[in-house]
Amino acid sequence: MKNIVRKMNENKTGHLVKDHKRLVETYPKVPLTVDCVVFGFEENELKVLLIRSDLAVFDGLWSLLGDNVVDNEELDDAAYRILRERTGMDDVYLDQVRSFSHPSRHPGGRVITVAYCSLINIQHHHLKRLDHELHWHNVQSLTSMAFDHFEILTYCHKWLQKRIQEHPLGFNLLPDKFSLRELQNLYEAILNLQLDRRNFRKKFASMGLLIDVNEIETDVPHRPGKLYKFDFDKYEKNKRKWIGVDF
Amino acid sequence: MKNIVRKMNENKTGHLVKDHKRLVETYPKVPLTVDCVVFGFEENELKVLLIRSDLAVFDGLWSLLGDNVVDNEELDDAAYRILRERTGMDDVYLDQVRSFSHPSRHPGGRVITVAYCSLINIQHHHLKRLDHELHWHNVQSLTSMAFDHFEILTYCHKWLQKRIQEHPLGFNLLPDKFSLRELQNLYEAILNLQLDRRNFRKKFASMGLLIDVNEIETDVPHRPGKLYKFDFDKYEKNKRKWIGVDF
DNA sequence: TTTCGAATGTGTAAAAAATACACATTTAAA
DNA sequence: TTTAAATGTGTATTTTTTACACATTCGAAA
Repeated sequence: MKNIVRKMNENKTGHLVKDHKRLVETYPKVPLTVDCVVFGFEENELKVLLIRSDLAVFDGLWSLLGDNVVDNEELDDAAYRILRERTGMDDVYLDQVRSFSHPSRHPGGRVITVAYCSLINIQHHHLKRLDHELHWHNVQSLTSMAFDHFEILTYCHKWLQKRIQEHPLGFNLLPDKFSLRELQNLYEAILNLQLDRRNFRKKFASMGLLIDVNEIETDVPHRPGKLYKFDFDKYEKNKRKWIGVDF
Repeated sequence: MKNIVRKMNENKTGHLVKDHKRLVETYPKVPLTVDCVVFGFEENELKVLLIRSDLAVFDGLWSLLGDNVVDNEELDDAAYRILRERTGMDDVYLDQVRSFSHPSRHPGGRVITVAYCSLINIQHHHLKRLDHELHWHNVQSLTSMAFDHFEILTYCHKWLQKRIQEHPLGFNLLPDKFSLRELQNLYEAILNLQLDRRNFRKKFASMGLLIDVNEIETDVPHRPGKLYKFDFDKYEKNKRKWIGVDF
């Protein structure tokens, strides 16, 4: 089998392979999964949606939402399928982050996984079953997880920290209408640092992507802030202006 | 098979799976490959190392350096193995970029691939066989390739354009000793734009990562420039200062 | 040996972006 | 009516980025 593979690439003979279907049948195959790091934002904390592991070796530990990639399924589709199954929705922000392939990352044998990062608005999402088995966890307070999922989570968190400074992704985590304070709390939670309020507001105001909805917060025990919504349309149209290369 | 997978994740019964080896054996498997986008720099042009496709359907087209991922092999190791086989070296810059999984990306059936980006110093690398079948191509002048490799190359090129503005990766593409003009030519070739000479030099001088080797260019038909080498040690030690998070 | 062509090496001014920082205003609650 | 707490706002400073020109050095050609 390996010889055929080598022949394909080295092409020592100069012959062209005509039966490429046959060739692919000889390829070694590996189990492949997709794991979704689903971030949410609630009570001024960055949360991640986890499911309790049902492997005995990981008794009590939590794991990311994952599943096998099935025949002829694109990785993105597998990730959307997982989200749909777990949260009931798939019209959410989703991006591939990277693959993890350490041979012993799964105790049952070699399983390669592709990590995805998803951002969802917790308020919007009526999770199918949010219970003892499926739960939102504070990202900061997690210390260990099943498989290599803590490593994956840490990686995706750093990835997100970098990403939200280049793209206005944060809005995916907020309700439709939000105050600037909520927006700042979100950024502070993700980046795990304090930001200057005036400079933060100035920055977002200058982007011109906030629509003043002429409403104010209710049920706050102090002066209520104005509410805005994010101009997704304008953002889509002018992406390149703000982000440079769409990447 | 799918039911078992589902059971694992949904854990309806509350039972913990003890035989995780057995469980993984039930996972669907897919053919998985690694493709390396090997960049080089020569004659002031960004080059990519390609091999002639030996599939009849791609007669005449070129493809990236790729191979199957074999049993228990990490993706990084597979990529290094490919580099070693093709270039005779594996102590080079290498980074995973992303996976490509369109079901029809390979005419022989569904094959998922993980793309890697590698940067090598063409002068250093005495390629095993650089001939009609294995060749350096000017990136700008390529328009089509076998499989989805043109898409992968384009993606990796953009990835590199972004990456070299955040990390001093360019040095991996240059000889040990280089002039500032060569360095600038490299950046201009990768970014495909013109840079201001004084600002460019100022920027790199201020990084403090260039060691003046007290030599000058030879064989240039004009005033020769000073030669420098890159301080890899200092860079490794102070990564965080320059890059922030090591990501 | 002189001259010419071509690229090197260098600094400053202007503009833009990021940062630091304080006070009057509004609302709910006491 | 007073108090507590958070909102809303502008300017000065620093840092970073950008634009821009001329004297110098060397090789090549006359």
